[in-house]
Amino acid sequence: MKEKPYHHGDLRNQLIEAGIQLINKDGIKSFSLRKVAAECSVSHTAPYSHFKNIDELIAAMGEHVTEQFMDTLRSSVQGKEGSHEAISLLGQAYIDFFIAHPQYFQFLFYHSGITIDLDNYNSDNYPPFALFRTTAYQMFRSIGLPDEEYSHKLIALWSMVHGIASLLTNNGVRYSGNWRDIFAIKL
Amino acid sequence: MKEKPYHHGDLRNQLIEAGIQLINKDGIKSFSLRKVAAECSVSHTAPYSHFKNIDELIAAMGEHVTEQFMDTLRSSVQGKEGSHEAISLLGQAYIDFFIAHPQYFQFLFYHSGITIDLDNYNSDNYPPFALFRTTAYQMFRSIGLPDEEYSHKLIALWSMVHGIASLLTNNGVRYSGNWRDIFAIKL
DNA sequence: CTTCAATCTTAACACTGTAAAGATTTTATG
DNA sequence: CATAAAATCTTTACAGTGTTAAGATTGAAG
Repeated sequence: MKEKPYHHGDLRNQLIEAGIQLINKDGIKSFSLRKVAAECSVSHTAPYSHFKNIDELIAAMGEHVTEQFMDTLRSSVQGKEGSHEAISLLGQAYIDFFIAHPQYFQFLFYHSGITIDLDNYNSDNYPPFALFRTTAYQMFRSIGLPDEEYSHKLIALWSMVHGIASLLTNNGVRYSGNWRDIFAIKL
Repeated sequence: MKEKPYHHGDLRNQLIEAGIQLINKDGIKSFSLRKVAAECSVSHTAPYSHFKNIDELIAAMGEHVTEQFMDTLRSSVQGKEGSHEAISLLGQAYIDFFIAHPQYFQFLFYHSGITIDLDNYNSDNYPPFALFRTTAYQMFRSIGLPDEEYSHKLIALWSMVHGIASLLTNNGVRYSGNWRDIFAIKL
């Protein structure tokens, strides 16, 4: 019902696509509902038939980008699950994704909608972290790390990878070396 | 000349102060030049006598907050320079600062004005990183770390601390443990 | 065919940043 | 001191923003 409207084709999906394209071009700062509507050749209030407000559109765009992100992450460790280098490959893929799409970091984390509870293993709604965690745990087990060190090591690795992505895109950090060497020293 | 105007007292400084207060209250998203002007009981175009545009005001606010940030960081290692725990204290202070001011992370790194070149030791314009680097190097030297490992270890530590601050404030990560335990496992 | 709900447009409102022109006051100049 | 110049602030105006309300158009259901 929401998927196949009548008049314009399927405006909802087209708005999401055009919105993401606009993010990639100019970033979140100059994002505008009216620009997206114009890009779809539609009046500037038409989006309100599909989204309650601009935040809902951005949220839908975010889900779409996150899925794309997850596909990249999954394929980076495909066939190597449980191997020693899996977590290293995953970390590099995490960083590479944001290097390839410089606007996505600011965009994805612009809203604090994401919540990750590190104290509770079953309560995160951020899929990339869930994948990162399971991959890390497999590696910890394979190297015989004591269980009580799992949580500390996981957070250290995760914040380092996420921090590098933040520094490279949100901030203007430049580094010509290989990032994998950086977080590999901790494995 | 810019410091002591005639009419309103010193509007420039008052705009910066009111702006920072507004950031602390509502965050960067709902920040507005006109609100700041109104808070200073002045017409909404008066700021243009002191700042070329809204970005220049925000930049001035950012410098002010960064100075405040630096004071906190410096006092956290005062008298303990060169000690083994200095870098740990500094990292914790770095994180605590953004916990105490949840809006500052998004605010400080909203503009990509900051540039840090990890390949060139003398070309960063982000004072907190300079302090972090010298403190880390002192520690590396004191534990007899080989020189060629300095750069890797520095980046690993720095991105981890910065990443934790990002996760805690920009994103909705919750963790009841002690963060110092996390990045202490790497020293 | 008629009814109804979903979708889209037009019009309007409050808010935003910014530019232009003019008024006011401090500072500099003769 | 008087006058000119510069700095500061106000008023007015304009284009752009998100959002709401009312009405038009169209697809599907009865």
